[in-house]
Amino acid sequence: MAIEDRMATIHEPRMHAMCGHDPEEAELFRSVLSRIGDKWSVMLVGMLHDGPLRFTELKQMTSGISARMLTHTLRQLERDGLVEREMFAEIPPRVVYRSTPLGKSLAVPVMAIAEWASAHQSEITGNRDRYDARDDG
Amino acid sequence: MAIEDRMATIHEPRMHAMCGHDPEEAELFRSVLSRIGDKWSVMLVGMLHDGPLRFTELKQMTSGISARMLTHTLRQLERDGLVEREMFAEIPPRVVYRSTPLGKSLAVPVMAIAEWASAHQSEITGNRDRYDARDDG
DNA sequence: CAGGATCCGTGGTGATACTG
DNA sequence: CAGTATCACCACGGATCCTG
Repeated sequence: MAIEDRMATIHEPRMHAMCGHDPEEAELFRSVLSRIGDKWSVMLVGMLHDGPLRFTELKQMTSGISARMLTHTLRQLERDGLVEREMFAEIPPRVVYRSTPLGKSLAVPVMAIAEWASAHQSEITGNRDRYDARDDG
Repeated sequence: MAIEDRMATIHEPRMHAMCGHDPEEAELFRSVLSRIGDKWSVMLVGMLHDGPLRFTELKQMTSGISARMLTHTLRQLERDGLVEREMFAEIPPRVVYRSTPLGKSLAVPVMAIAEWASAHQSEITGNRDRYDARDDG
């Protein structure tokens, strides 16, 4: 049995989610995909995976992010329950963010994507270069 | 050993990709994430998983998509080598799209995300409702 | 039939300045 | 320190009309 056929058989029930057959589940699925597809969420969840970090630490580690987007992205992650925010009533203020069990569990399938990307890196870049070099279309 | 610790240990090398330590790999990773995070790509790859389909068939199955976005998304998928396009010189024209082995292989980790979303559906929606109902912040 | 061209609204993202 | 407020930009996505 070919690998593609096994994949289709094993995961057939889940394929419907990808195709949007169940409207509710499809909407949740899409909301999750768009979250991990945004510019900073995965990077932040990854950074918080090993332990809590302060706002400024996250900002320094995440090269290129603005304070505005860091705040905004952390709020979204907090809303989904992927990240917890703890604020200390001190002067100067101190806020630490930590990954929740849900956030850590998300890291598993996300890293499956990372491994897929790594495994097919040259194939993908090759495809893109070939496509961009085409003169037809 | 706790599940979180095992996850961190097993996948630790890949965590760096999520955090963007290797610039090249991080860029590829981000491009893959943003592709599967866009509105239609995953749905189209899912639909083509079981066999080739024509442009109009895809448009009818993908409720709500515009011809413009269908064309555009298929071009992107074709560029990455996730989808193949075959045009027949007939009148009226006929174009079929089919998933490539690369596209079918991507379905595996993507469905891991789908299963994660399904498994944590109530937890996520609960978190969101609770967050939205908060009066602080 | 399978698109291309064009216009346009919205939302994501960054830059800058300001604040408790 | 950890944000908020404001402005500006542009890519994403939809609507409409046109074509080989």
